[in-house]
Amino acid sequence: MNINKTIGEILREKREEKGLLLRHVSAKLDIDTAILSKIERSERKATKEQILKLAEILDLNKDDLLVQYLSERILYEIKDEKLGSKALKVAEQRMKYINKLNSRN
Amino acid sequence: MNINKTIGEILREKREEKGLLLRHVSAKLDIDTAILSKIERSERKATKEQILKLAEILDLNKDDLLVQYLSERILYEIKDEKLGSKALKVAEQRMKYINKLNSRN
DNA sequence: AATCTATTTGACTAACTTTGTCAAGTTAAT
DNA sequence: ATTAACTTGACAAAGTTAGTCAAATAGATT
Repeated sequence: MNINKTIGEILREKREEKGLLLRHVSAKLDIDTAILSKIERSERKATKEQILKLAEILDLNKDDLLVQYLSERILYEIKDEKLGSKALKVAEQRMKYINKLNSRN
Repeated sequence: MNINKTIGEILREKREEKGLLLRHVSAKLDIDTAILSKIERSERKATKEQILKLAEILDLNKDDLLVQYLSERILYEIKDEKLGSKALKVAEQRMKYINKLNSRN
């Protein structure tokens, strides 16, 4: 999986590869086709539950898709921030620190 | 600034160092003391605007405090995710990719 | 060119989350 | 035991996100 593709691009490509219509997939997700269309064009965010279902429906690796989804949410959080990439690095360092603490107890 | 402190810890320490009361600072922020108390104990998140005001009130470096704040929001986004640190790394890679694209145009 | 099917768009509503107030409860110093 | 500072929890208001629906567009097919 190419991590530089948006989750929408990944979903649309795989859906088309499988010859499925928006209507087929959105029915399984139990949402209107409009939303799925928007998710595929990155106009809306999916929920975590939808991502997990989509991995099943489209035979995509759940963990990979989830990582892609989470990374996109992270990027969304800092998209308009000039200090975004600094914040990302600090978040990683803090994450390590927290994990170290937790592994001690 | 120690990046492994929570934003709440940083704010409380500096406020106490300056001998200010919750009531003094919360008045300047135009919120109830209850909220500031919760922010300092990490029971609530501050807004970006509050963080910027707090930097002024407490003489903290705005960019440093903002990075700390943003990193905490990022961590919040993945706090319950076992794939969180993988997602963080992928977010950084994607960030680089996006910046590369943008610098070309 | 008319029709049919898939997708997109935009206005609107519903559900949820976040941000806040307020009043009562603790804590600790005097 | 009072007083001042802070904390707690129930609740309301504001804002955001997730959804529906109907109409519009795009592209094949007859």
